[in-house]
Amino acid sequence: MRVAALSRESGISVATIKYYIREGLLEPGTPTAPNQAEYGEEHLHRLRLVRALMEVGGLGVAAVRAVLDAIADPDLSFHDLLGVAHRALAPRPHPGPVPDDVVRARAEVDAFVQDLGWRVDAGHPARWALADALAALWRLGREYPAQVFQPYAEVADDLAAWELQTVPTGSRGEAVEGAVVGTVVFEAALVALRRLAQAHHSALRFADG
Amino acid sequence: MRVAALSRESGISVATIKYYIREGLLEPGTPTAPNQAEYGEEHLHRLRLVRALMEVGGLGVAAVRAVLDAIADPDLSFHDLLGVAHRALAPRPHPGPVPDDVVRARAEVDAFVQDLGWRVDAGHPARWALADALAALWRLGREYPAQVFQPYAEVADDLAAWELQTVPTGSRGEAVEGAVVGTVVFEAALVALRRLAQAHHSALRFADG
DNA sequence: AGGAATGGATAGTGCTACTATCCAACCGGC
DNA sequence: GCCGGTTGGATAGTAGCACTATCCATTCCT
Repeated sequence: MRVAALSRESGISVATIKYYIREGLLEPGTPTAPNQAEYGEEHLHRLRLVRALMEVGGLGVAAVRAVLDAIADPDLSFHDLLGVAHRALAPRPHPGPVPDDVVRARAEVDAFVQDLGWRVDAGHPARWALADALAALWRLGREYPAQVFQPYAEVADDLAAWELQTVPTGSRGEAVEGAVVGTVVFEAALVALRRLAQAHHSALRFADG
Repeated sequence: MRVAALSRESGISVATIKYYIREGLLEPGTPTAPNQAEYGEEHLHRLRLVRALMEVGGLGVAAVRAVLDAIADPDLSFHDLLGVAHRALAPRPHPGPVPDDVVRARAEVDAFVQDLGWRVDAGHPARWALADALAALWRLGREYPAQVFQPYAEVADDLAAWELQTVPTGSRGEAVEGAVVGTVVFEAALVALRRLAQAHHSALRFADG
């Protein structure tokens, strides 16, 4: 398979494929001549993985590269890999000092996570994301404690327990890709389902009829 | 309060405040002279709402404007407003025809939603988001039926039922803003909590110790 | 033989969220 | 009432990102 075929199969333009190769998201094909190279199924699969991470997961090129590098690194444990995926999904923090209320929110979130009995790295980006959400609520005049998140924490706990049971199957490569894909695309699915469920319950309560 | 004070209180540069006014995200201050205007608490609050939608919810300027317009529109029902928020949160679809597998995924998702007994608009953007997630799984060689989402649908249903019970309190303006804020920031919180719970359960299973 | 395709390099595009500059009116301390 | 700093309003410029277009010397394929 050469670029034209790869492009046709994947639905991605040749120019973009070249760009991904330049950016290190896709291996160059195996060269057969100074200006010819051959691509295989693995290139097609990789391309689909890249697009899934970008389109479904909303990752940027740099974040995709970080995830792919982590998948390729045989020294990383499953747990480490999940951390990389979580870091890639988190928006990059703004520069400058952390505002005061966010500092307080982080402390509250840390205490909340500890109360839940969860064992999570101190610097995990999702802690900060949760603190940002809490601080946003405060700024809008909703003076909630971190315990507002309790119901969400419970379902998240159930979900994650179930997910972690079912993930690791097959070879390392497969399991590791499965973990990333699971994290990213089932997150998108969960969010979509919450919105659908909200629409449903809102229709039950408020729509005419 | 004049711009400098508004800027200080909100932490947003004067230039950006002007930009938001130009873009219709913020009302101009009440003019006291040809080139002087006065801002109040409501401007500060609005600014914080805008930032929350952008930073926590990841909305762009156009999406924020759509949400704010919907909040301001007294003719929109609570249900309609939720729809606007959901549409604002959805990424805008790429141009061009819908790929074949996505068409099939949408059909599967529609059937799945119907089986759940959920009453949701046929064109709800979250249906498409869920179909995109399903199609992404297929493309990566995971030939799941839409029923893989069942566990997620159940927790989403529980969560949404509880959320819709607790949302509408206070005046229309408050309730309506609360609905939007709830949708957007608790979504971010849910996602963060799922990641934390995953990290926790992954640590339990795979980390040393 | 010769038109199309290729890899590799480099430059340009479109979009978004700002950011900078300018200007003529103002404000407020002296 | 003077003058440095601020304001609203207009216009133009910037940075980052994900591509996209062009060029060129080979190579493919019929």
